[in-house]
Amino acid sequence: MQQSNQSPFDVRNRRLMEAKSRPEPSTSPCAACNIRHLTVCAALEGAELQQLAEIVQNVELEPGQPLFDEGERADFVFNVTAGCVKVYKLLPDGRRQVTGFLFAGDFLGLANQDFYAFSAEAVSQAALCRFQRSKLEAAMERFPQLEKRLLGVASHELAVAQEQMLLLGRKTAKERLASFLIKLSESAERRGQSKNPVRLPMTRADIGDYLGLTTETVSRVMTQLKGQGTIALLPNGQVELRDLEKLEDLAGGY
Amino acid sequence: MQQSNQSPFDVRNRRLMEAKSRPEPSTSPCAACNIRHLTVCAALEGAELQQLAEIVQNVELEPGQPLFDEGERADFVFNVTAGCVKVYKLLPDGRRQVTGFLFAGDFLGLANQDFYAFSAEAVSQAALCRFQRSKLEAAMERFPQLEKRLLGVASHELAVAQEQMLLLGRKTAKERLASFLIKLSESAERRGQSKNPVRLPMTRADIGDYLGLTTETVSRVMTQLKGQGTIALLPNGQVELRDLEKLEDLAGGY
DNA sequence: ATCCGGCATTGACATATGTCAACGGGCCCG
DNA sequence: CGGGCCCGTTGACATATGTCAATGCCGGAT
Repeated sequence: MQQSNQSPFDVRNRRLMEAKSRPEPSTSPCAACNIRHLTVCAALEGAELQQLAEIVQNVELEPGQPLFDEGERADFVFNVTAGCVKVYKLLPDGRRQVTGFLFAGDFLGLANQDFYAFSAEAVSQAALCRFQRSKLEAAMERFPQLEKRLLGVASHELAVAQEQMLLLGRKTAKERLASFLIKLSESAERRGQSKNPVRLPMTRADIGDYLGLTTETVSRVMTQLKGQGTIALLPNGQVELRDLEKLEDLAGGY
Repeated sequence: MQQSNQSPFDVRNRRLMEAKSRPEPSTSPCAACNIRHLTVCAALEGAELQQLAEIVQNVELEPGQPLFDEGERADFVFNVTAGCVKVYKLLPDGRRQVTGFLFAGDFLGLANQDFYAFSAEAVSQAALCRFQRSKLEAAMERFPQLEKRLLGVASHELAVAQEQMLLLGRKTAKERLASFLIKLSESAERRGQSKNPVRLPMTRADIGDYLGLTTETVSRVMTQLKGQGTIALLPNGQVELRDLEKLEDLAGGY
């Protein structure tokens, strides 16, 4: 049901293995980037892209591998180019709140403080572009378009976060699941992936931690939705949205 | 217990009365603004402030008076200069999630879409500086510092929002109240107001809608905290934090 | 001073969701 | 081919919080 390429090392040994990273070949890979239109890099072109390519590094992660932890020095920012990454915060006793799932095109690492305010970890195999914050800030000086675009990204994330607060504070478990499935489906479509049987690369526990529920409740609501014919559970973590109208109704107009 | 200056008109007649607004006198009021250091305007000085002053208008609100509603054209952005404003989202059936309380110095109205993603309404008597979005954007072109500052504001708000998601998704009612009281107290201190008996200008219903609880639960937890000597409820909506350590403990290290 | 209305508090009860525990299935590894 | 592990599902039960309703309090208006 989950992704089958489990990483070969115990994910608890978080710091044993460094994320692979290597400089990009200098033939402006950014210009060739086929998801650039989805990202903040869409703000640039031509020679600017060349300059960007010079400060970017590629990072690849296995499922479960951490990218950084809350409280670390925020020296880098990232762009997800493939796969799925989750960001989350922890309480001292281990309770977890996943604040977002990121996919190809999503920007990661905005922080005005010196330290990350959350942790990030790969859900599936994932690839990211990594920029040294200081260099990106220098690039922003040269290319105001880049800064403008980042402000747009931040504003958008803020709106998304408010939506999620509404979900967490006021929606029932069923409504949360419905909202989640719809948003995931729309997000997949934007990236050119299958919108209707939609794939859930994350575990029930991840979904629960994202929706403020337990894995048991997620599971129960899924079977409930299945029982009433609203969705169907397919192999490989795929979910068919059989009654989209019903789902949208449940989601509460969002 | 609540603020005593109830506005003389029925707040349901939301659109009957326009918010008072008038141009500022041209003697650069921004230069004289005594809370500028708290705001995004701190990014500017001298002649720049003069230019800013030329595009600003003053808005004053009575308690309960709306500033704008979700879905309206987002033609303006604001800076709160006095009082308290709440921003919130509604579900079709009326369930409400307050996504923030804003005080003097707080910026309001970031939106990359053309429409506000939330509603805003005065909690207490409040005053705000209003900027036409188009003019502010023009000003950002001239003063990159302004844009940089806005990006900082947005990043900070994002971190705050993630914190709130953790609260809404994973904290108990008691922990939520504790977190709320501490954050409010710290916020008051930053504005130079009383940090320890801290004043709550908003109703229990507002607090509940902010914390994802009902007013009854807020009330019950308050008396519970009072019963164990952690806080004391004073007249006029003031709350004394008698055992800050205990509160911080409850809040979960945040 | 009195009345009124909104807000806060409290109580009794309902319920959605969490907790604890068992079980099953798929997949990898030996 | 078998064992173990992770993940998902399901069940029985516990409980935090919500719901509904009554009462009380305070401030402002008459």
